[in-house]
Amino acid sequence: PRPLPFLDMELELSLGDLPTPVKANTMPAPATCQGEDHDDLALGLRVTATERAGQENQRTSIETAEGEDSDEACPELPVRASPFRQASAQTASANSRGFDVNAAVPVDGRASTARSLSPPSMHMEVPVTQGVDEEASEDEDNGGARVRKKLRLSKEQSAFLEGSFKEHSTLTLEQKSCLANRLSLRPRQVEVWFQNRRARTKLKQMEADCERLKRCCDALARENRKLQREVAELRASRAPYPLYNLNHHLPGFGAALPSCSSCDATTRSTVSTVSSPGPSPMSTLFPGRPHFGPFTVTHPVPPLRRQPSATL
DNA sequence: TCGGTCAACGAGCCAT
DNA sequence: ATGGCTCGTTGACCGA
Repeated sequence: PRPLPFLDMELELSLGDLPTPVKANTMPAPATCQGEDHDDLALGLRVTATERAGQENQRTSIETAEGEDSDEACPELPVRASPFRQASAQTASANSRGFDVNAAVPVDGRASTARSLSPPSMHMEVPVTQGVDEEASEDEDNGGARVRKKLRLSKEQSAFLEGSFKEHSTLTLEQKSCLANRLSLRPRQVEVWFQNRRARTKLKQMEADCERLKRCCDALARENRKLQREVAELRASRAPYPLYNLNHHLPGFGAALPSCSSCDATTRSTVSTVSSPGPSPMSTLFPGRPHFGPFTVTHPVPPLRRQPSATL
């Protein structure tokens, strides 16, 4: 698997010490992912004061239903000592449907996070334990009634996922776990994000294709109108060699096609056929009909004239 | 209030 | 059987 583009992201990742008095990660963030050495990279996901407002009402939920996002899921990643670490199962009370999907759960169990210690003008810590979820137990508690709470990923989380998506639009289990650990999301949330992201990409591509086809169609329509005009002009000018409906002159076909009042038996007889060396597209398309291959006009066709009595 | 966005979900399909 | 995917949809949230 390819390495995740962690270091390429222009995120507010803290390298070493954070400028704020309180750091989300009191330990360095997961040092490695898939063998990469990011020892002093601390994933300090932060939001500004304005962003904080939206995050403020994000309350915690707990992840227990999915055991996959334990730290063991990404063995290369050291256990994180983050205030946003997911709460234990006994504190679980919320999940993505019915309870707060978004809230962070500090390790110490308090509802608010360390961000409150920072001045408003400074970057605030993001409660990144948004993924914590406990679907099964809560469903039982709710009697099955599910009230979904909207999760909004932070800009940093989204940017991180975007960067990863650019590297690979699908995830391996390992990558999923690593991302989930990095962003303090549930692997399921990472998975869903990638699914939705692929859908958005596809939709955009379809829109682009549709637009291109529309332009192509418009161009063809213009070309068609132009050719129609040319045909009309040629007919009007009574050119010495007018355009004929050659369908009439195809043996085996003419009889089945609408008659052309412009042609009569004489003009039709001016068209002869040459033998075809093998099966042609025509005979393939119309196997039941006789087909004589390419035809040629053996002598000049008389000028177009009306013959009301001409029928096939 | 309404429409857009997007996380989340369920159904169905497919590969292993 | 299982897991991951796509597709269509739902519902919370947000800005006009």
